[in-house]
Amino acid sequence: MSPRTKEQYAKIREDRRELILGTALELFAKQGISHTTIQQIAKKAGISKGLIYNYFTSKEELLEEIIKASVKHLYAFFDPDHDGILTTEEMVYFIEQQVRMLMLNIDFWKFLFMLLVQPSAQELIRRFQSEILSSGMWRMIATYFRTHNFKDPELETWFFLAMLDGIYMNYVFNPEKFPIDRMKELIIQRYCKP
Amino acid sequence: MSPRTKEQYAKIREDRRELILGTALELFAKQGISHTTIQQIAKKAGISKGLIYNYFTSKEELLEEIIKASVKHLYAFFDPDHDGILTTEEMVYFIEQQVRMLMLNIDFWKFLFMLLVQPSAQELIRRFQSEILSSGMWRMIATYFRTHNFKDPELETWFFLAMLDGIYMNYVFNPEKFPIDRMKELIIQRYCKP
Amino acid sequence: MSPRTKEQYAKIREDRRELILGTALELFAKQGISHTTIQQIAKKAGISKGLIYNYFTSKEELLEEIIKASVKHLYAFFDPDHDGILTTEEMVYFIEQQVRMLMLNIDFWKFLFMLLVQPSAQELIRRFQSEILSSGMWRMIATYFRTHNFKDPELETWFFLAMLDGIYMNYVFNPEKFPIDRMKELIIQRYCKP
Amino acid sequence: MSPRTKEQYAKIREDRRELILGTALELFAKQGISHTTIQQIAKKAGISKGLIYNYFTSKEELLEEIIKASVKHLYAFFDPDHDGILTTEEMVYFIEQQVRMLMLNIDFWKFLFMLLVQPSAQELIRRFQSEILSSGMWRMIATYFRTHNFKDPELETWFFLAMLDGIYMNYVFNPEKFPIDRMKELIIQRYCKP
DNA sequence: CATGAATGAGTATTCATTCAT
DNA sequence: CATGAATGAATACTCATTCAT
Repeated sequence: MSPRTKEQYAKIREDRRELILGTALELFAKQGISHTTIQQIAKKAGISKGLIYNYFTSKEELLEEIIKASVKHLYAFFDPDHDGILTTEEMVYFIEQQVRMLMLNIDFWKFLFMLLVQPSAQELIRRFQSEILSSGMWRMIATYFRTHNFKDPELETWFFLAMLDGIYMNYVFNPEKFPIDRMKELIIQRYCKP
Repeated sequence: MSPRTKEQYAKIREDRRELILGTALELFAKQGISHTTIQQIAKKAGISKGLIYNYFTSKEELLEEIIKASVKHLYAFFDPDHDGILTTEEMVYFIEQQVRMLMLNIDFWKFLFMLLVQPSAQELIRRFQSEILSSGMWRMIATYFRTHNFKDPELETWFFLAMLDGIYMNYVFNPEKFPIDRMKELIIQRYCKP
Repeated sequence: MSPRTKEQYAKIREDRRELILGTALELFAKQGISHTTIQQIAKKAGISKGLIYNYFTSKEELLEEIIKASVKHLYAFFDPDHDGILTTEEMVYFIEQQVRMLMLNIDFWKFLFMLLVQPSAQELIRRFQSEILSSGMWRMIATYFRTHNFKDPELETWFFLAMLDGIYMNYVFNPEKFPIDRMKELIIQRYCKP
Repeated sequence: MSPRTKEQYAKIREDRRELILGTALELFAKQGISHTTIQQIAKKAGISKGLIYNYFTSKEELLEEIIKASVKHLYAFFDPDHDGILTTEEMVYFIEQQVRMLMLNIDFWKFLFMLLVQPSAQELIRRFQSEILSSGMWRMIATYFRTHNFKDPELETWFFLAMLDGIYMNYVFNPEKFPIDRMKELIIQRYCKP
């Protein structure tokens, strides 16, 4: 008879929020952002249309929140606890970790590529891009190449990251055919055992 | 003011068709496919909405025709007239040519990436992908690697093409910052002057 | 912490009821009736949405109850305790009282004008209008004019009340500029000191 | 077979525009602004929902255009071609004209009162109010009272206009009972034959 | 051939109201 | 008594497509 406690409500809200974000990500990745309707998200999540608006003010905001969550997710992928300087072993681990996460999060990566290509989200992307990727990851890789005597470390970093993008993209949009495991070995071979 | 000949009419039709295709490609690349309306295409092309339906039965068909034209275009990029076997010099030329065409056709490449990511166009893509890329280009590159004694030519081909994708993508969506010219030199260095 | 008595409960209910009615009136006046949501009323009153439905079965009923309370309020404004016949002095007092109440209850009057204009509330209005205005006030004023030898007392009454409406309206929707005090003097001058 | 001429299209557009504006005004006046749906306007006008958006970008804009047209309309009511100075005769004519237009345009006036009361339109109102009413009409009336030796011409103007508002309002919302004709005579008597 | 007015199915969004706790 | 999550009907608005001229 008495109302739920604040904690119970908070739990419900958090759970629902996660559910909606997850369902939306999945459908966005599978069908494209503008081809996914709020209705579909609601149906797939087993809730009503209206409820989504109880958690997000608009489809736009829902998208932004997915991006935010994605960036967080992405951030958690690399440089968890060390100083930003990669040893050779750590580089190996980094690459293996990247590929592992790639394989586990195909939807997520599909979504990220989609976003990159979505002109309407370009601005958002750019914001996060410079904030996250450019700073942490970029610097880390560049330092690795510098300390490992690559000829032009900065250019090598551009190359390395672009190459990774290409491989991710090929895998994500052609997962059955693309030889991701052998590719991983090739990359490790080439960058960690010169 | 004599009535036009059949040939003149055909020419007019063909010109209009090209105009519509080109305008649509441009807008698709700039704004995304589903964010571009028939209205906008018509306005930018300086014609009426109705006329577009005189040339294409639907937006869907318009899209398909752009894809077909794009594939043709893509096809024209490489190996125009030789036997499908690349010498080292030809590989250099190939790479330079690719980059040149990339820089001249940013809209076109943006559109291609968009398409790749657009789930609704996925099957179209797949059809052309296996038809074109797999056959001509793939084989040509693979042969190059085989004849130049790369360790695992097939894997190297996957790598090479994925890497190119990544570089194209990075350039197309970040053309001011991405060092495309130095990147070209790096690739030539690495693949043609081992 | 002994359980509350029935009277205490009744008091609480009555207070809550007043709170809701007052808050709703305020918001209705400020934002318009259909632009005010139950949510907003609840928030401003510091209670939950659901609770409002514990006191009123619908927004519609809430509105009706506000109208009823308003009419009561309106009723209390004039002729508190005398016989319905106005002396000149009482007329002065009546006018002064009216203006005083107007200035103290801008929200209330705004709401009344809103209601008058709201077609959905029209029938409610009409009911109360004939019930209240027509009877008590109308007759009182008409009698005043008759006993003070105005030429056409009935027409004068219509005029007088319409004029008051106009002045109220102008003041309520333009309170900074409208010279309500001087207007009051003018009216008194004109109707009580001929 | 050939398309319509520019003029034909312009005519169609103008006609449709008028039709939509008129229908909307009528329904707004009858049902209230927020209780009138685009659907209803379309149905009553005998056209489709979508067409309305071919002429107005939003319900909001439709409302604004009605207001603009209304203000124009209102403007045309008084002082068409003279110098802004009213003789007694002209004042009589002005009052008669006002009442005549009032009776012919009940919907229009209902709509104006609605607007006055609609908080969301307040800003728009204020803009036009100072622009039109304050300038032309206000000055004209004030001058009349000054030149006819009324004691406090400015206050008298406020009074006169507020009184007119009240009378209009009473007539518009109670047209069967309110004695508008006799009221007109009373006003003329009082202000033109002192 | 060409035009743009017109349609209507589809989508995002709002909000009164219900109900489990 | 009280809470706020949940529902769904209602509504504004978009846009591919049709068609009379």
